Amino acid sequence: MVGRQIDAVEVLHQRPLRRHLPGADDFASRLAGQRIASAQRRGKYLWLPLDGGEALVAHLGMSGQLLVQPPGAEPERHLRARLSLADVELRFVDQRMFGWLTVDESDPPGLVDHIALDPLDPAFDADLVARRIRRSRAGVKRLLLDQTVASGIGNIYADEGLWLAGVHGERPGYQLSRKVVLELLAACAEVMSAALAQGGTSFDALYVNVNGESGYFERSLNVYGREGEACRRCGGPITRMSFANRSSHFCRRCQPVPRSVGRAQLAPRY
DNA sequence: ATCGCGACCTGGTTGC
DNA sequence: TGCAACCAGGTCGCGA
Repeated sequence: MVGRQIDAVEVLHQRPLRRHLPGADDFASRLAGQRIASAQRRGKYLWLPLDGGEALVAHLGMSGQLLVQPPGAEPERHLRARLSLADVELRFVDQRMFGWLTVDESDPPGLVDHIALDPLDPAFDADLVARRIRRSRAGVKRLLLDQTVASGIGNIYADEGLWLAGVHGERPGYQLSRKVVLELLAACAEVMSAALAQGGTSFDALYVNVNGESGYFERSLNVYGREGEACRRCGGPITRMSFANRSSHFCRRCQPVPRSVGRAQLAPRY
């Protein structure tokens, strides 16, 4: 996309533009005629800085896709918006519409101010993140999913990182040693690198890259989606449980459930 | 200030 | 076969 000019913008559904408060027409008119200067990402936020100084910002939510298609290609079932560039179309496709698009005033967009660096970023400060985790009484999985703590980690990679490090996701942050937290962050980075090398995790056609291609990391998952199957480290059964409105998968033997969970906790001392 | 829950959506799968 | 319930990879805002 970089270097190409946006000739026309078509918005096919209003909902993905809910974060663009001035509305779809404003969205389209701001983009038309602008050239895409680069492509950026922080955590799960994506943006394309424009030569006018603004930026097209996107978040894919759960089911969103950005696809690069030839202009004449058949419209996807859940096509929500399309940008026409010289010889291609950039399409936003989203079944569940938890994803969104907007044009932000600046680059980096103010919308990503609260998003922390991700574990693969060269500037990622593991010591800083470890301190933040160890100051919290929240369960460590919740903290891994908190994009203001570290970004890019979602439900799958949190479960995989926790398994790799042998840590249960309900262990409160303040109960973990600095060493264990650093091992956990390194484990998450390792999982993310391995997933990236295989094109990500694709359970179905919803999870594809800009060329519509699926990744193969599902084959390498150790706990996620493996309820009742054998732990690849100890042979014990993988447990699935509901946690904060979503599933957590872990090995009870390799990742012991903290005894104190569910009981009254003493406030942490610093 | 921090924490945990429900809301926001559509559609595919499962089980009665 | 039909229908309801459940499930899904993410935030975000609210009340406690």
